[in-house]
Amino acid sequence: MQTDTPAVRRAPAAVPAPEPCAPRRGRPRSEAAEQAIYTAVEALMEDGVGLTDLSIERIAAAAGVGKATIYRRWPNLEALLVDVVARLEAPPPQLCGGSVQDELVGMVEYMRRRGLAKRSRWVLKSALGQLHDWPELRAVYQERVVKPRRELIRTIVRRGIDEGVLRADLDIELVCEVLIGPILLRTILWDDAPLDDPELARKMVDAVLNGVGAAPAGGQSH
Amino acid sequence: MQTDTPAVRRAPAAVPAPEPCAPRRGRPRSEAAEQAIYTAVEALMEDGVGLTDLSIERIAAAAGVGKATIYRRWPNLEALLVDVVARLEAPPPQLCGGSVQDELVGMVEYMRRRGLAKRSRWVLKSALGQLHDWPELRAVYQERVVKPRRELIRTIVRRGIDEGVLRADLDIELVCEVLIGPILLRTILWDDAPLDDPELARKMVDAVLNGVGAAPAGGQSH
DNA sequence: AGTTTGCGATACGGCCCCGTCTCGTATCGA
DNA sequence: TCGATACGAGACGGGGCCGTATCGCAAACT
Repeated sequence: MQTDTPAVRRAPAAVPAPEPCAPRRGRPRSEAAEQAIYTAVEALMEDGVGLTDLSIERIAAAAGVGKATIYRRWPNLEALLVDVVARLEAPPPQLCGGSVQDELVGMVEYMRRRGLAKRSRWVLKSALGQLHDWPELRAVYQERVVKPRRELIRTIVRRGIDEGVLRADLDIELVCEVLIGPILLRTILWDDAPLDDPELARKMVDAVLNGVGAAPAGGQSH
Repeated sequence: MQTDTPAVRRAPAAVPAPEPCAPRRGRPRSEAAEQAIYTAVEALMEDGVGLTDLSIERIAAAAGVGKATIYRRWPNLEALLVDVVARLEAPPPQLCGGSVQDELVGMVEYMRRRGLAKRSRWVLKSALGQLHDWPELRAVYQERVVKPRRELIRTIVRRGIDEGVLRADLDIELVCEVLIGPILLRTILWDDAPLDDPELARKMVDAVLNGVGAAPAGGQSH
């Protein structure tokens, strides 16, 4: 009721929220319940339940929580799912130091590991599917996940071009796509593609840097 | 018409289907009704109705058709939508002759055009997007559309390796992903990436074949 | 002719879900 | 201690859709 900015609000992280206007008089909300709800949604998805098949009642049952406990926090299913997706994508892809090639391998390796985490893999795929006509979800996802990641890799690529490690005659966007496309393909689009080879990132970056074309003479292409 | 092999059957194209076993004795099925159903679904989607929000009753109403007329042709909503989506998909990539490199460019160019069409045709875009969180639908789509396409590119790549045009030391799957990943990224995952450059396919294949790394460097990798 | 099947329409029982509300209980601030 | 608010559980009316089964009529075949 009242205050408690209902739902689609704050990022789940940070924000200790001093609540200046609302001392909240009665029993405080259970952090455990909130956690159980998030966990239940993730568990359901992990079990192969599609976003479409989720419902408030089903989530409440899975979480061992009353429906009212959910409605107290979110106005409807969509708002809840927005928060769920946002939460999943929180971890920062940060990596630093080393050669450009190492940074690229690190980036791809990060994507691989995330893909291996079945939970986030499944949700990622689902969320991406819904992005096309679920504006709110799409906005959150693009803003919190896609944009930073694209910016990060663009930074690495720019450095690579500056240092002469990467070809300067190609469009920078194209280079980014060529580098990141294969691993995204494997983690998001193709369910059955294996991700367990720990050398995968290195191999991919190698293939893309050196090219998949056979060297006309001995060692290298151009 | 023909037998009512109920639904998930034939590809919508071709197949005059002589129907050897069933002369169909009574009134034949109305081709017009079938067309009205397809048209109604597309119209609904064009109006922004999500795949998820479609229902037999809604489609029947929009098509001006009885529910039974739909159930006579498809066993359930899912089967109907599978046919709708399959109908929307562009004709098979189909390309032949020429060098391996040309074939690869042709393949990527096909994907590019398809991406352009997808954007202009709201329906296809929306359908494909939402497909990804409807497991059953997704499976059929994979089987009918994605798998043949993957097989096609695998064939080209195998030929490239045989002819010595492509590196033989890489996993064939990896080569496929590196080749097709970038264009898929642009067409499916990044809605805002430009697709209008007619040279895009050539550039992409060039980048992947020759590598994005600046020439020699220390012979890293293996 | 008579038979058989398809047609649009609509009624039916059943299921699942929504969002609200009410229980009895638990846990906070004052 | 008391009032306020939270909790799990679930009842409740309402709604949408499913898939089947009828209507009465239309259009083909034998």
